[in-house]
Amino acid sequence: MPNLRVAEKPYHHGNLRKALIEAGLAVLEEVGHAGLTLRAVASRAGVSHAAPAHHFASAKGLLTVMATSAFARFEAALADGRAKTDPDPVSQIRVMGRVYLEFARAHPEQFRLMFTAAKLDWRDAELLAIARMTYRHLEEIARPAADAMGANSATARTNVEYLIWSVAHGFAHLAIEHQIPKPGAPVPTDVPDIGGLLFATAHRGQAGRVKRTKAATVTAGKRNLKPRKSKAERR
Amino acid sequence: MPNLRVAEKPYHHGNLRKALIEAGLAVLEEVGHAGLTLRAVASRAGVSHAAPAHHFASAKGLLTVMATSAFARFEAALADGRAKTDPDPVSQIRVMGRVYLEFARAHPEQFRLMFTAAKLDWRDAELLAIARMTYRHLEEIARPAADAMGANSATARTNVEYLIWSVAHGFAHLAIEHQIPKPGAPVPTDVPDIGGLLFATAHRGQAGRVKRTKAATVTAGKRNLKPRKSKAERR
DNA sequence: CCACAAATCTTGTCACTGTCAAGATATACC
DNA sequence: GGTATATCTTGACAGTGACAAGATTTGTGG
Repeated sequence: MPNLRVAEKPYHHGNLRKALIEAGLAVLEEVGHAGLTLRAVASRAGVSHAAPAHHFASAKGLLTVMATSAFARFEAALADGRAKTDPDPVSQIRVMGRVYLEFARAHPEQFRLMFTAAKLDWRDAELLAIARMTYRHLEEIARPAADAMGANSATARTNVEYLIWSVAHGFAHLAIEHQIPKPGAPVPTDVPDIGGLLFATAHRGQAGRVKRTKAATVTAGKRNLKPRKSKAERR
Repeated sequence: MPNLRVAEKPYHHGNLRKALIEAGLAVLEEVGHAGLTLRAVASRAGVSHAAPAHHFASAKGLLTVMATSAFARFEAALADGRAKTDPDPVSQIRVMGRVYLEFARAHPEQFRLMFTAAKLDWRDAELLAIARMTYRHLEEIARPAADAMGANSATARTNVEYLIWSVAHGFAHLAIEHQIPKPGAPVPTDVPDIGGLLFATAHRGQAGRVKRTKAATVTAGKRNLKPRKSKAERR
């Protein structure tokens, strides 16, 4: 007799994969990284402890999809914030800092997951795609500053991107790891205004002396993949 | 018969606490965070799996001391680098960036441990002391830049400290988590030159418009402590 | 319409983890 | 020199991710 009523725990969940991702994010938000176990996620989704193995090759597989989901929300917040902000270059840099800090403070566990390479499979196409999409915002935001400073080459522009990114990321990371504020200081509400600083320098007609880098090649990663047996074949 | 020969595994280790710290750092360097278990550390130190409990209340206790040790080496590297560098403000800011990035790349696991609040007991006096000592370098390094920009108040000076710290920390963190370099770009050798940028702006006679913050109060922590029973009483 | 293959989920098990309890051994102090 | 105390070991426990094998449902070809 096939199950027609959904409320009576059918043997097959329906869309367990999606449910596990949502359960994982919920567990992460509620009990934090330490309590995020495959068994807790399975339990929350109402399935047995081994069920996740049929949808994710390993814990890393689930974490990778969760991080992809987190990146998607971050990118959406960034796009939304930019759209609602004056297109002025300095304002755009500021809003990126604000969105970065707000996201990190609102979802510190997701933020840590997004930037913990060892827990994720960075060969994953979807994760790479959303990360690339997010970086494109940075490229757009940094471009006017780079131009104003006379940063013509791709390398010089990349350096401006790294600078703006480092300020926002470093400040947000130090904030959620309780390094900022320093003892006795008030809790800051905004990321340092690197945009104002860049354009203050640029208006002086100063050439692009933001940074100096030196060659070397890019590296690649290597991680596990594929679920169990000949069964489901995603991550 | 008391043991006089050291080589024959005496029942009492002699200085197990120190040995466990060194073993812990060695395991961390060799097999990484995932392989850093109390049992692996105990095994490496040549003692049973429960021996560490007599010197550290929990795994967090050992990690806290390991992080303290890591901070001490970082502070030493920073002090050494500064001493060997031109006292010029811009040079001092640059050397801090270089030391920061070099330490993070040479000891990424220790770097992550130092900045993972949830794994450490930040009420620990020794950890707080060495962190404070390290921060003092930042205060000294940032002071000339703050002065040059007309940052008179304590808050304004702190903002300059945060800016310089954020650039170094953010860049180093993004680098060890494989976010920098972006795909296809060369591996950078230096942190963005925020010092040059700060003084380029300052020379223009620009007032301190580095950042804007807004009040709020500081928060505190709460963690476990004390080893087992009435035995050893450290961490 | 129905057998059979594939997909989905469960139960059971394994080695490993941190922590605790209790006992064994060496040291120190009176 | 004997006894309290510090130090370390053995043993056990619940909880973990992963694997194996079986149960249930779905889907598809004949």
